[in-house]
Amino acid sequence: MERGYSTTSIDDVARRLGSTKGRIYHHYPSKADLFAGVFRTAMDLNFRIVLPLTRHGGNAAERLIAMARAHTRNMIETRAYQRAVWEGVELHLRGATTPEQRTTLAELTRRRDAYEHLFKATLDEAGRAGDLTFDNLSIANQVMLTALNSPIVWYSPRDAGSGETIDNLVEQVVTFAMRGLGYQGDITS
Amino acid sequence: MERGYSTTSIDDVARRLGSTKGRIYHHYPSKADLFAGVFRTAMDLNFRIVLPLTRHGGNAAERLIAMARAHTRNMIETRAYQRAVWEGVELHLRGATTPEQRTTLAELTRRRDAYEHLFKATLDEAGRAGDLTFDNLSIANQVMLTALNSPIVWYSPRDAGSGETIDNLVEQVVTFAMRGLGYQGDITS
DNA sequence: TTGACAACATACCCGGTAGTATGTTCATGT
DNA sequence: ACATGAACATACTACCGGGTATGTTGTCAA
Repeated sequence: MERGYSTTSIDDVARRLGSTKGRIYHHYPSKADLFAGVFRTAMDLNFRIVLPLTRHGGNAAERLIAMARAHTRNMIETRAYQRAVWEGVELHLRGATTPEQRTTLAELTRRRDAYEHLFKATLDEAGRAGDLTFDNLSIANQVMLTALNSPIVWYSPRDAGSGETIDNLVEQVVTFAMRGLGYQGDITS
Repeated sequence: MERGYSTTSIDDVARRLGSTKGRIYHHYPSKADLFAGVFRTAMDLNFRIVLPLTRHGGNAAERLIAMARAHTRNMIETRAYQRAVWEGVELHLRGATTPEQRTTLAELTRRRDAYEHLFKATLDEAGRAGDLTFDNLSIANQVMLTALNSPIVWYSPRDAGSGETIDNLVEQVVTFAMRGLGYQGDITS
């Protein structure tokens, strides 16, 4: 989270743990595998929180709002993991050293794609129901997710001190995204 | 753009140029300075395109639309530079090696902040005029810019083949952002 | 003609880092 | 009591990559 994948050495991680390199390599065969563990944990968190919400009945748009809210809150609260994911996806798709690591990363990327598809499907349903207005589904999904993810980049815990609660932040981001998709209804929870 | 700052070696850059390391170090004192050159070029492009639009008279909201459109198009067309900026800002704020390089990076970061302020000021003006509806100015600006920047991440030239022109993409992104800010008027150029 | 300098190319150095090989300790089963 | 293996710590290796030192070539002014 703090220094990025490639600029953080295993010794750095060990030092932070008050531990040693030997210990880390006892549990993880390589640096890339350690990263994969972080990635996997992040995706597990995401699925665990959002997947149940896709099963709820009723209005697709309202389901999407609930998903967006949960997702955004999750991005803030598990920000350390999510930043690692973001950087890692781009960095590793090219720079992955061994072919074996490539396949691991490919699997994780598929997992992230599946996660994004949860939103895409709901978005599509809400669009067909006439509750949203957008042109291209894929593009709308990308822009929406980027907006919802944005706290990963700019959120800082010190913001909490300036009168803004996390609830407040989440509502602002979700409101922006839903209005951006042409939603006309009420958004406040 | 392709492999990120820290994973790309000077030899890689030289190879791509059909050149050698010696040539690069003849023109740039360090890798960080080479990066700073890319950053500076990107920011120059941004200012050159958006700054004139801030001087136009009339409605602040319409000015913001013009700025957003120009900005988004610029992000797509100069994507190679902008990706480097994005990664570099985060990576260097922490990992900058020498204090000298830190000051260089600090100056460039201030330049980016000044660029973002162009949007923030116009956003504020449009909000006070009652044409936009948002809660916190800083947050609204961040989310809006993240959305406008999003093509940096997901745009790929092959998308152009699938019937989507760049004009089309820009309009979708700008429409999303302006509606997200509560703009009710017409957006189409 | 020559001296100087820009504009490189080549060869080299050296610090940092992923990964490994080899101890060492402790718990547990027999 | 003893063997065994997990769970580490320590010491070491190999390599990569930023940076430097040193050649080489062409140009241009005096």
